[in-house]
Amino acid sequence: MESAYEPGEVEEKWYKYWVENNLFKAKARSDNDPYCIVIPPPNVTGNLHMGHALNNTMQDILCRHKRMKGYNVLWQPGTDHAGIATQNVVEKALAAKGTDRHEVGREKFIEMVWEWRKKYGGVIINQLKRLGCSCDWSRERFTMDEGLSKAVREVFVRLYEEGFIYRGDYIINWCPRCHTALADLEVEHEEIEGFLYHIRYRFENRDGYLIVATTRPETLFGDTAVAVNPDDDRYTGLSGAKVLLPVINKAVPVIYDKYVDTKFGTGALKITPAHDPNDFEIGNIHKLERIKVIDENAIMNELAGPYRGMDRFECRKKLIEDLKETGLLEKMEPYLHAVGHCYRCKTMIEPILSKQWFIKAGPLAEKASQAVREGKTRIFPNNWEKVYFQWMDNIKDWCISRQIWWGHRIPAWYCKDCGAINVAREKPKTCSKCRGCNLEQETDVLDTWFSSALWPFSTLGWPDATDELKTFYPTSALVTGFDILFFWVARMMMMGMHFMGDIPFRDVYIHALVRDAEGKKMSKSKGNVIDPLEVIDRFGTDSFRFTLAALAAQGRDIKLSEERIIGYRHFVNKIWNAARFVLMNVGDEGTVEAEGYKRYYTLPDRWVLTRLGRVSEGVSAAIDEYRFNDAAGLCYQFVWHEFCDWYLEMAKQELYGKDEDLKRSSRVTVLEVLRAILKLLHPFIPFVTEEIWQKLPGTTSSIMIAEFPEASDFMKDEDAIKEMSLIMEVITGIRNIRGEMNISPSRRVNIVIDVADTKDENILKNNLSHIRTLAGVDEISIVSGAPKPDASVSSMFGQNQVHLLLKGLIDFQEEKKRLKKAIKKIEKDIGVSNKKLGNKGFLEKAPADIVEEVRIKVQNQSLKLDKLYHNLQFFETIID
RNA sequence: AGGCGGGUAGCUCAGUUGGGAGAGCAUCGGCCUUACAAGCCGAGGGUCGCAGGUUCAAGCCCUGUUCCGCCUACCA
Repeated sequence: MESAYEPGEVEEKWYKYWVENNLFKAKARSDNDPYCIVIPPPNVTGNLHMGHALNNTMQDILCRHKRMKGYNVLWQPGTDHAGIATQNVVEKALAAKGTDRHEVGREKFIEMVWEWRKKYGGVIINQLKRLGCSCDWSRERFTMDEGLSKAVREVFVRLYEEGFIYRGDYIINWCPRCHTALADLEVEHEEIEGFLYHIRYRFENRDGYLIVATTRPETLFGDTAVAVNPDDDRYTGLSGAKVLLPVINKAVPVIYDKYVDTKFGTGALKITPAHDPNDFEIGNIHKLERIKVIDENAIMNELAGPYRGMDRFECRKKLIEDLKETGLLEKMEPYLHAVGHCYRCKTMIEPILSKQWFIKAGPLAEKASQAVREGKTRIFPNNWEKVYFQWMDNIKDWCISRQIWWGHRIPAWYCKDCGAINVAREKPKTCSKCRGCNLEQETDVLDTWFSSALWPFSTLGWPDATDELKTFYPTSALVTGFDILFFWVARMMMMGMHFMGDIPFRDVYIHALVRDAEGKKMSKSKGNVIDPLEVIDRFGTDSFRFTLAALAAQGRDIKLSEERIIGYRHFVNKIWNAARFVLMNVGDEGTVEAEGYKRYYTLPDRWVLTRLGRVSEGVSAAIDEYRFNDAAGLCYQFVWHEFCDWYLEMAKQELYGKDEDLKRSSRVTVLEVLRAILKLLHPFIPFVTEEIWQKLPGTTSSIMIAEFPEASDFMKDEDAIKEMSLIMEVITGIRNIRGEMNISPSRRVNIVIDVADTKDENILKNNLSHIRTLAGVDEISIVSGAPKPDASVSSMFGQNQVHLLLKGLIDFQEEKKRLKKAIKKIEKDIGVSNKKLGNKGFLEKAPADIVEEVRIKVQNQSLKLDKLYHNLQFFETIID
């Protein structure tokens, strides 16, 4: 083995091995308990970013862990057709060739998108493989697959027949660049510095004018009323009055409506039902005409008079100039307000009147909400449940039609003869109303999220009754980012409850965002993006994955930096070297029992095995509760600071020793522990663990299918924990003194141990050689109650004392300083405790065991203090 | 406007039902001790955002306050 771990080839080799040996494959039927995660399908257009890396690392940890625990695991992979995003990509390619989709035609265009998908759609899948993801690739799905499309049509038809889907004219969010309607969720609000324009609307048949305040003067051509509050003293007696719209001088009525806020602006509100959602509502109440003045390209139409053909912003600018000239602009004040932008292309949204398809979401949300309230689905961390409820309880209807070409075309056919709408799973031959044959399919496609809402059951074969559905639905866990809690999780809950009659997943784990080292969101424009693939190339997948896991504290964003990754690469390398050491020392050893040798358990053996049991338990518990950082931290601490720092160092005694029986036994234990460590770590760092695993004697198959360590696999010896800590304490005590006294590590010292009782004495006597080796000690004598030796420096451990004989080696002044420091600390401690014990309230109200604990502590501390004072006095007399 | 999350060591963060504040990294000192200098041994470092309150006891519970971040919302 090399002295440093090199990830490159190793990763490729083992990934191939796992796939070739079908280790990722799930069984449609099995006696083993099922465990299933559906991947949040990445966009086909996507490239692996940090969010994906974190998200999928977590899923892989869960899946590998459960697989090793014996579950029949299905990690269902696939990609999303990402309507708008994908269409944009192909349109861009067309634009580069000087043409566009309209020139190409719908059919040909869709063909081109499929071709693009075939060519580039696999990119992100391959990137997931580099991350080590153990998805069952034989089951990969795509939202535009025939099967999933069938599910989409089935759902649409049923929702329509049940009255959940309707079509109608409403104000929707229109993206003039993407040329499509968007759902409310797909609009991002951004604070913009604009103006509040105060504009004079002259009265038609009398003098004077009303002043309206608006941020969007260009819509005034579509005004069909001006509303004021009936309680507003300024505007009494205007019933039946009309005002003239500026420039075009069209007369519109003044109406009274309580909706108008008297304190805002001038208290007079222009009403544009075709371009504002609130105005639309008011317009409905007052039966106002809806006049569109901005077209689908955000260009002013013929109703905008002289501004016809201008872009909406250009029109605003020109109009304001003109109003200034004609004296109709009262004033304009700077005004900060939230303006909607398209979440795909960031273009400013135009609220526009349009005929679209909607889902009545209320009743569906109710069931979805209930499922979480009843605890059928649990959301981790559970504060997200509140967010979920808040959304679900205030849900609005969902606009599902999109005016693009790439997507699931709505299965509705309009009869050109009678105008009837025919909604059907397949194209009907005749109109259901008039029997005519002149049918034309709806040109709109469905919102991409419509099909992803079905993902947990459509990927398992629904609407057919498959074994997969029976085995894996409801799925076990969903791992995702909070940014798509509403977009995706909420909608899967709604669809799952409605169509499967059951929750889509038992647990939802919501993870945080990966940010840069300063805590800033990574973005291309800021240039602070860390590319996961670059990280993998430079540091290896394992280091990267372990970093993500170690930093993934629930509810907190991850601040990722190269430094951290390097730190965990050191850890991977540490494991590598520990394994190297073990392999150098165990040879081809099998098991002792098989060869008829006796197994011995030294104190370090008993200790490390007991600790291993506890750690194994802790790791599984942490993974089950999605505390990835705790799980990683436990492994890190145990492997590095217990196994490497203490256990291996102590095991060298047997491994390097001459006693063949002890040596063989020790080899077995060392191997046993190493194997368990590799298994514990495998879900986090799959590649290096497999690489080492395959080098271990006796390995016959992949670590992927080895059994995950459990507490019951190892001895539970509480005495070993206590005994070992005594030994560790004395060694640390000696090292401490050496460090503070600046005694070179190569310089051996002699010590005297003053023991308090025979129990400790026996433990020490049995482990003298460890003290010698690990603390750099030569001669040891054990006494009881003897005076402190000359020229010695002392340290306490438990009730015992160790004296280092340092004649001619130490600086007395230094030692006095050290002692005084120790005394100060212990006196402070005793002070606090005594204050408690002197407090009547504490003695009376605190639990008895707590009080007793403090009493014992004071006793022990006082004893130590005495000894420290004694030692200090000793030095003072020597110096004097 | 409402809601949520967070302020703990220089940095990043743990801190499970209230019972003497921890880790990793960084810093400093000493070591090439035959797995590992991507290493080993040791050390320093905190008024737990601020102010009150409850309690025998508060990083933890309550109230107020301030700063940062995020989400939701139709105030033109």
